[in-house]
Amino acid sequence: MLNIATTTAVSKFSCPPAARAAAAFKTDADSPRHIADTLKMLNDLLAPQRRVVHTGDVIYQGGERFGTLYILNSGFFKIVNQSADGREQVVGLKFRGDWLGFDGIARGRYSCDAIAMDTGEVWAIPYATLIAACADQPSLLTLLHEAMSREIAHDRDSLMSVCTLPADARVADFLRYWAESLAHRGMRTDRFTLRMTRAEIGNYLGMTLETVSRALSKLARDKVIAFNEKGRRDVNIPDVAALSAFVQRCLAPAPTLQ
Amino acid sequence: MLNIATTTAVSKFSCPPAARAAAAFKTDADSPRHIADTLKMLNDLLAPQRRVVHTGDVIYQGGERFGTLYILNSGFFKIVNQSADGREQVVGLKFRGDWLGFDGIARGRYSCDAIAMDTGEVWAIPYATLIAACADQPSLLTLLHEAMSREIAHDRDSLMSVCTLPADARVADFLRYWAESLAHRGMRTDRFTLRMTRAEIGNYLGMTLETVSRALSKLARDKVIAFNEKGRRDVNIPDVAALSAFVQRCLAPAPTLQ
DNA sequence: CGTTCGATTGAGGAAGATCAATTAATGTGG
DNA sequence: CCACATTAATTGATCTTCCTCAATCGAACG
Repeated sequence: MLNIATTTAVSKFSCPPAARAAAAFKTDADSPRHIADTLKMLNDLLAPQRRVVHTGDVIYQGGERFGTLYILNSGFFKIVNQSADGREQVVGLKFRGDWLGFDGIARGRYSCDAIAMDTGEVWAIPYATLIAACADQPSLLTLLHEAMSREIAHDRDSLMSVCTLPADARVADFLRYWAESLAHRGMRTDRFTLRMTRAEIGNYLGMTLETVSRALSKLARDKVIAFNEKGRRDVNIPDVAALSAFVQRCLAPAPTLQ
Repeated sequence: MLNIATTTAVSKFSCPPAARAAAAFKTDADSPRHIADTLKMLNDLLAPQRRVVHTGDVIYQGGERFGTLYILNSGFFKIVNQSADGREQVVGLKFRGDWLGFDGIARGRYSCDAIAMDTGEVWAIPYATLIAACADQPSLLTLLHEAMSREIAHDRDSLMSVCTLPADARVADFLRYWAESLAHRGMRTDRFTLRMTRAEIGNYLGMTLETVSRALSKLARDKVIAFNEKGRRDVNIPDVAALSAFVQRCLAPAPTLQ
C-alpha cells in the first residue's frame, strides 16, 4: 500500500474536515447539454476546420511548433508525455468536448503527443484566430479559461489517485472516471468498451499490465464489474457507485469489525 | 521498481526517438529577467493588492468561492488537494512569479488549498479585473495563458515522475526541480533550505517519510548532495547535473558491464 | 490455419511500507 | 540559561504489495 496515513503530517495548517463539507463541492454538476452547447458555439463563431481521425493518428507531437488548439467533437484521444531519456507516460485521456494542445502555449511547442484511440472528428482552431475572436466575444474567453482550469484541476486529481490509492483502488477509480466521463456526455455508462490495452491503462495508472489485469479480475470476482461476452475489453458497470464503494473499501485497512 | 519497461507497449504509434531530438525542446530557456519583467508589468497595469503572508497562512481553501487569482511575489507556497474521503495530497509547489488559483475558474470554487511555507508577499488580482484589463492589453492575456499552459505542462511532468521513477530517483528529481526553480529566479542553487518536512516531501512524491529520509541519506553518501552543518533541512548541491545523472543511474537497471 | 498480439494467471523476488527505537532539533516554562 | 517536552529525522527489522518472469489461452488477422 501507499502512503495513506500521512494525513496528520500534512494537515497541520488546514481546517478540520467538517468545515468544508467533505469536499463535496468537487461533484461535477455539468450537464451533457453544456458540452453540446459549447461545441455549437465554437462551431458557429469560429467555423473550425474539421478533420476525421482514425485509431493511431497523431494530431500533434511533442516538439512540434505550436499554433493551433483542437476540440474533440467525437472519438477518444490519449495524451502521451515523453521524457528526454525516453520514458513514456500517458498523462491524459480526452473525450468529446475536450480541448487538446494547451500545453503548447507556454513554450510555443507542444510538449506531448495527442494520439487518436478511435475513429473521431477534431476541430482545429488556430490559436491566433481564437484570441482574435475572444476580443469580440467574451464568452469565448470564459469558455477557454474554464477548459484550461478544468484540465489543471483534473491533473491534480490524477496525481492524487496515483499517490494515495493502492493498485486495485486505482483501477476502480479509473473505471469510475471513465464511466462518469461518458455519463457526463449523455452516453450509456452501464456497458462500454475500453479502448486501451492493459499496458496503456497500466502506464496511465503507474502500474504494470499484469497488475491491471489482476485488479480487473478481482473487480469482476467481487461483482463490481462484469466482462461482456464480446471480449475482455468490453466492461459492464451495473452501478457506478459500487466502484466508489470499492475504492473506499481498499482504503479502510481493517474491516473495522470491532 | 515501477513500470519502466512499458515503452514498447505505448510507443506503438509514436515516431522513432531520434525524430524528436530526445525531447530536448523541454529545456526551459526562460531567463530570471523574464519573471521580474512579468511582475513589473502586472504591478504597473493592475496595481494588485499586496498581502504579506507567514508560514501556515492559507490564501484560499478548497470549496471557497473563486474570485481572485494570486501572484507570488516572494516566499513559497504548497498547493494541497483534498479528496471527499479525506485523503490529502500536495499537488504543487509555487515560487516567485507563479500564479495561484487557476483551479478555481472552472467551477467557481477553488478546488485546492494554497498554504504559505515561508514569509512572503502575494498580489491579489480579481479575476474580473484581470479579464477587463486583458481587453486593452493583449500581452496580459498572453501572459495569463502562458502561465496556465506552463502549469498544465508541469503537472504532466509530475505525473510522469511519480509513475516512472523509483523512489531514490524521484527524490533526486525533486531536488533538481527545486534547484532549477531557484536558478530560474536568479537565486543561488548550490545551497538552500528545504522548507518542507520529510512527510510533506514524501506526500508530494508519493512515498513515506522514511523512504525520503533514506533516499536523501543515499544521495549524501553518494556525494550528490551534502547536508549543511546547520541542520538536515539545509542542502548543498554542488552540481545540479549530478542529480540528473543520479536519476539516469537509477533508471539503468544493470550497470551494463558487459 | 498458423502467426501475432493481448490478456490471464501463477510463482518468486524486490522495492518500499510499516513498525519501532534512537537521536537530533525546536520550543517552553522555570 | 537550563531541564523538559515536543516534534522532526534517522536507521534498522520485518512484512506487504506489486513487479518480474514465465507459461497458457484467446482473439484478431493475414
